[in-house]
Amino acid sequence: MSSASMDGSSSQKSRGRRSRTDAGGGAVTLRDVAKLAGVSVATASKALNGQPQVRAETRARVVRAAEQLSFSPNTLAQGLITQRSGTVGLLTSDLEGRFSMPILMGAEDAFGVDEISVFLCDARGDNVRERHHLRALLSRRVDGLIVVGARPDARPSLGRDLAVPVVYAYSPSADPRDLSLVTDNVGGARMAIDHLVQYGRRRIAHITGDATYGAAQDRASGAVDRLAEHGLELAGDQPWFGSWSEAWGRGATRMLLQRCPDLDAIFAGSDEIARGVLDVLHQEKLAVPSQVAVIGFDNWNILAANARPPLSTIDLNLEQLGRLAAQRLFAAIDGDVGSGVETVPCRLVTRESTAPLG
Amino acid sequence: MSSASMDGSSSQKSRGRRSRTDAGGGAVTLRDVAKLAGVSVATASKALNGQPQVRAETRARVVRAAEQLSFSPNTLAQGLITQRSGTVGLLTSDLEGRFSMPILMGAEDAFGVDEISVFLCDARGDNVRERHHLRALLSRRVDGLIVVGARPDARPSLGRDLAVPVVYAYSPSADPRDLSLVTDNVGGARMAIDHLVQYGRRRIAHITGDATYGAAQDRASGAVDRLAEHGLELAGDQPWFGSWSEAWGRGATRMLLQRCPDLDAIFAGSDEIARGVLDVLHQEKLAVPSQVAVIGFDNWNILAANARPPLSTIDLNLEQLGRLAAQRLFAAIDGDVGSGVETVPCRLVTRESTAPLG
DNA sequence: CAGGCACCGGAAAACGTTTTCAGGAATTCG
DNA sequence: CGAATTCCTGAAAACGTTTTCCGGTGCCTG
Repeated sequence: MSSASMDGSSSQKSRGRRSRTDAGGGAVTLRDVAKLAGVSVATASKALNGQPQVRAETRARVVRAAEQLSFSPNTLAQGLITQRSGTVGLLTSDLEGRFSMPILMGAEDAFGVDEISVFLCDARGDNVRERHHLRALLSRRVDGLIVVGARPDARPSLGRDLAVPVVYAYSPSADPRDLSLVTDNVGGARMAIDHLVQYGRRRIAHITGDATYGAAQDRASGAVDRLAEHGLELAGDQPWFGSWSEAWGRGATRMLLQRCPDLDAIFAGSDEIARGVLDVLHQEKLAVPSQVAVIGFDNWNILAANARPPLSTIDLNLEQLGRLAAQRLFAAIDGDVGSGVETVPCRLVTRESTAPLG
Repeated sequence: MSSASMDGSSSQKSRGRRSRTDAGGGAVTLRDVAKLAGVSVATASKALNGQPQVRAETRARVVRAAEQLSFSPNTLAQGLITQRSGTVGLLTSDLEGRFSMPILMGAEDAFGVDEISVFLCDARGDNVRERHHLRALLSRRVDGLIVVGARPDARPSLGRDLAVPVVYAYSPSADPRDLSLVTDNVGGARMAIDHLVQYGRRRIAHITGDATYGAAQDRASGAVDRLAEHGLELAGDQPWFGSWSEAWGRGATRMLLQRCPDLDAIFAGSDEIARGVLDVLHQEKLAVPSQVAVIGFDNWNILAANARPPLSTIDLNLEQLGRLAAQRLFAAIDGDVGSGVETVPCRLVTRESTAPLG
């Protein structure tokens, strides 16, 4: 071997040829494998890819050579000719990673590890950064894109002329011709209400976050509607909108206890708010759940599981959403592009902050 | 799932030539640009890459053609010949993304968006999954790797024969010849103590997490040592190890209040623990910070900023750690490989749970 | 024994770039 | 005016694969 080019002496970049038994996925190429196995590159390729037109004995020889050199095929070259990079881009605007991470994990599950790798790009809510990332990803010839928003409201479409399929997760695209996957906030709220009603609660209040969030509206209307179907009304007359914070949870609870001291359950629009609610209930010596039941939303584990008592809540099934996004993306890559908004159901997580009355 | 896929009629692979004004980073290649500009591929390449050997007028023509076709160079092909993929792998085992996300963001900052893209892989603490991801990343010819651990204790090295440089972040590698970047737990603890002492506190207790964590040990010993330098001792005689949970924070605080009712500050080993501490202090009607000051560790925003009162804490500077990791990786890629463990200083975040005594 | 067939392996083109090298035109100099 | 120099452009090789096609065996069949 080594013959090839002894130019190494001069060049400043000492990319010298590796020794024969090069460990690690170094610069060993299919040619090296072929040479060691005593076959041509073409045959080596076919042998390793399980093509039928190669004798078993030959194949074995090639495979042995490959692992002896710990050959690892150059995915870039493969992608160049197959026109598939085997990568997808996950474009998020979610600072905390609260939503992206579970979705990423779901997606990783759905794509096999050795099939697809994921580029993660955080646009940080900045539009120009998003365009930059988009350019970069397209330039890398990703096979598809998953766009994860920071909040469950519609976001501008990336556009319809994009050369690769796109799936929007969590934040739907404003363009209904795109395919979007979102959590079922209405359904989740109904679950929460059903749970409380089933436990004998009748005077249920709802404290939730910023009214400009679609999620807040959906959860509130889901709650109101479902209560109505049970022949009930919201304690405190209306949903209390505010902000997604513990502080608001505390403030709203104090106010609420003034207005209707006889309530027996509070449905909080998020786990953060629920923490604030719990805090004030303790302060006011109201026992949870025996006097007042509390249920949250999101199943943000660090908040919900560590609450006192541990918080019943509605899980968003984000990981499943990620898996689904990946599956839909796969389908789209294979030519089966969908459109519209698809909804992923929530899941009730029962802990100790809710219990049957009496 | 509408129309679209009904192309099945004819060829299954409809890779036809695009129309001239193809928008989106489609299949438009440098050849197309060259043709439109009336030059050769070679010249087009040089023109776009700012090579000096091309006339200004020609360059302009090429550039115009390129943007007219919205040409976007195929990074795979580029990587194939330059031997640089322009990608790095971020290999994490950190489920929640509590540590990975800030580090990822720091790394993204340090790499320019259009220079380097990041593959994010979550091994979920599973060793074989990690090997798989590693294989895949090497196969994709990443230019480097950042390995992010889930806890700040040494982890097994990926090995020294890896063909690409590796930087370990948060969890150091067990092999001292690797380069690792970690947070300064000892220094952070000293900061916390200094802060409390400066505010006139003298009877300071320390409640912290799992004793098997290096972080717990480091923070504890940092606290003890620094107190000693101030001529003080830990209230409650020793650091109280337990678990990284609110529940332990609550339990330990109750116990501590029994043993030394006169303490005037609690240094918690994490923000979670601090939340538990605050909870019990309220319950016992001890005013924070006037009677007892509380300081946490981690600056986990959702916990610290929303506490009542907002929690002073020690920030881990994870984003900076990520930036630094990226810089070190760059250096290593350029041949300047380092080794050993480098420490990133913490930062004191003052909120309302600490204040001068009296 | 000639022709057909199944089987196996190799040569070569292709993917989309970058880079080296050579050559033509225009300019300058002696 | 011829030669040397500078400037620009293009042809071709290279990167590491996959895939198509073709040719050479050896074997069976007529």
